[in-house]
Amino acid sequence: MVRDDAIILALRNKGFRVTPQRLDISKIILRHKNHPSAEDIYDEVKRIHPALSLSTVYNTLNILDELDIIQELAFSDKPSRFDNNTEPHINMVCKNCGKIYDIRNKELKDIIQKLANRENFTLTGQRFDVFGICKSCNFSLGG
Amino acid sequence: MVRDDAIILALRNKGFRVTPQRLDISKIILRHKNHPSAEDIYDEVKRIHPALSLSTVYNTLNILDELDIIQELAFSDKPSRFDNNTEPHINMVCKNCGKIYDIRNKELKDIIQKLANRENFTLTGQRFDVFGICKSCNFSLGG
DNA sequence: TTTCATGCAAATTATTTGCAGTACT
DNA sequence: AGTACTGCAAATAATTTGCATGAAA
Repeated sequence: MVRDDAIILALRNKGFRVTPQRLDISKIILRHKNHPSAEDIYDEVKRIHPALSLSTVYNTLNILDELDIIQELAFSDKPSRFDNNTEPHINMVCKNCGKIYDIRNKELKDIIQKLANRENFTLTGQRFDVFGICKSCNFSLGG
Repeated sequence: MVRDDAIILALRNKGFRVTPQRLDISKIILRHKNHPSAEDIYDEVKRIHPALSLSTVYNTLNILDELDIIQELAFSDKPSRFDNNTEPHINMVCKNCGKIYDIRNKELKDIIQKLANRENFTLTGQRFDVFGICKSCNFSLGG
């Protein structure tokens, strides 16, 4: 679990002010398990800050993305989702219910590192998506 | 190299008419090596069809995407790029020059297949991006 | 001849920006 | 006090849509 201190320090460290809105947005995205959209975050933080605007959410998510604290996942057919896992991992994306969940995979990190070395490619990040139908949708759709 | 026949058949097969614009857009994306944007395609096909409209390009690219002949790669910070490689592979995305190139990797396919089986996840597609600085940018930036 | 595709312009969606007021340090 | 942040509304960028005309089956 990410501590509030860590969030505050990370923001301060880069010269960003730690406002209540920013802190709550950060806390919610960093502790979220479901790869929410900006609107999802907005709806949740609005319960704490009723005057919150969507642009503040986007602003904060962009800052966290710049600081490599989260990663924005853009899709061709739906709004971006935000992932608080910046380690190399696999996003399992259900085309039916829209759920996204993470899978850790240790082989992956090695494959990527070797590849980068071989290609003289300086790694800065990665994104691995697997699309399909998740277990629970398979169950309810299949019978 | 994709044959024109194959493109024509794929479109006809799903009830899409094969117009000259559609055929030329398809030929160009399918033979492209550089993961072009919609605008890139537009500029190229416009040399053949000066009256071509951008919406026809988008329309055609969307059809090809639906037919799983190409894949749209959406990004958070730039327009979508279109990939004519629908096999599991890795996109090397240079953050400096914007170039995207493919890497085939046989291990990857196995990892994904095992993962899907284990998770009761029905695979329909995948996308693997590696971000960083490519060899030639490293060269010109580095010294 | 009927249906579908094209091209234009307008619409839409997601996201960003400008500005005036407010809050943080 | 001074600068940066917020929230609103308007702007933007990419992509999609509606409709009249023209082309494919």
